[in-house]
Amino acid sequence: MPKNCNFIEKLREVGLRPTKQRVKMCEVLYNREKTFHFTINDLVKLLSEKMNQKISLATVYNTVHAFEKKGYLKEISIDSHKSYFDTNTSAHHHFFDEDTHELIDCDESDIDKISIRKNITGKKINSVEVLVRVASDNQTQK
Amino acid sequence: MPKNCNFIEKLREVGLRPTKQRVKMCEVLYNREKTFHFTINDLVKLLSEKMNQKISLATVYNTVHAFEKKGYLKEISIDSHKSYFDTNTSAHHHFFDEDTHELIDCDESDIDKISIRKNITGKKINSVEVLVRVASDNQTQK
DNA sequence: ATCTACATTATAATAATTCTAAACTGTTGA
DNA sequence: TCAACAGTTTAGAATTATTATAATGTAGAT
Repeated sequence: MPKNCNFIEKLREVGLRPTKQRVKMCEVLYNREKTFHFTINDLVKLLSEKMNQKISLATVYNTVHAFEKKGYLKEISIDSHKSYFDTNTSAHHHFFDEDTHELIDCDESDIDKISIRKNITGKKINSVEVLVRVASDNQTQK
Repeated sequence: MPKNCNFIEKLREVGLRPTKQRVKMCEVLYNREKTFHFTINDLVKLLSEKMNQKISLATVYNTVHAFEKKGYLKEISIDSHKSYFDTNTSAHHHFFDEDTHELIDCDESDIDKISIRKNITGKKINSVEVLVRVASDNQTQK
């Protein structure tokens, strides 16, 4: 989604009612140069601290999930006890920095296309995701 | 870990005190032909239903994490609100059946080795995991 | 302006996991 | 052998992330 675009229109296009809260959330999520990776907690913090918006936690959850269902956001599974979301909804892979718990997009050119030679019979492949876990080079690992 | 081996010895080798509970859990986890994928919930159910062992939930958590730290188990991140564990601790990839929520090992030969061309500077790669999400071919997805 | 379906909200409920503090048990060494 | 201690287990409370509920609010059509 480009910068400073009309979020009201964008929301309408995918069939979501453009409420104040949703528009505000769009601004936080999509008015940025790079794709944004976040947890619900991050987002609530950003909304309240930087934007001075106190949107109910339930609304943040609802809205994030509504965005996800409509393809505005992608959920990434890394940590078993927190959900990460990504404003880059295209198929791509990630680095996960275990020191900072930060998610970083892989450049498309950094990893070859993964070919699955044998699939489970009767099933179709929904997605193929690579997660590269990294950590500081000079400290004892786990 | 081979079948019917002496779990008491095995536990001692990695520096874990071989308590009744730990030995029992080893039997459930490792006395099987194939590698075993499970959630804490699965394991508690197995212990109580099949083995007639009522081990405290806290102990199951503690023990699973102790095993993980010692390299007896590997944690797999798939679902943001449940932890999966794998008795196969070697580097390997997985299919995740979104219909049944079942984890299935990928054969080593089914996926090429993933080469990461550019890593984050100053970080070392801890692991590279591929997750292939599959679902029934003939039903509406999600 | 009014209506209605969808949204938002505060709060309660649930689920997974971790903490706590007391009781228990392998292991070590006298 | 057995006392002593550190590591374990336990039930239950606490915590954290998330979802449900039910009352109130609001966008968009009429």
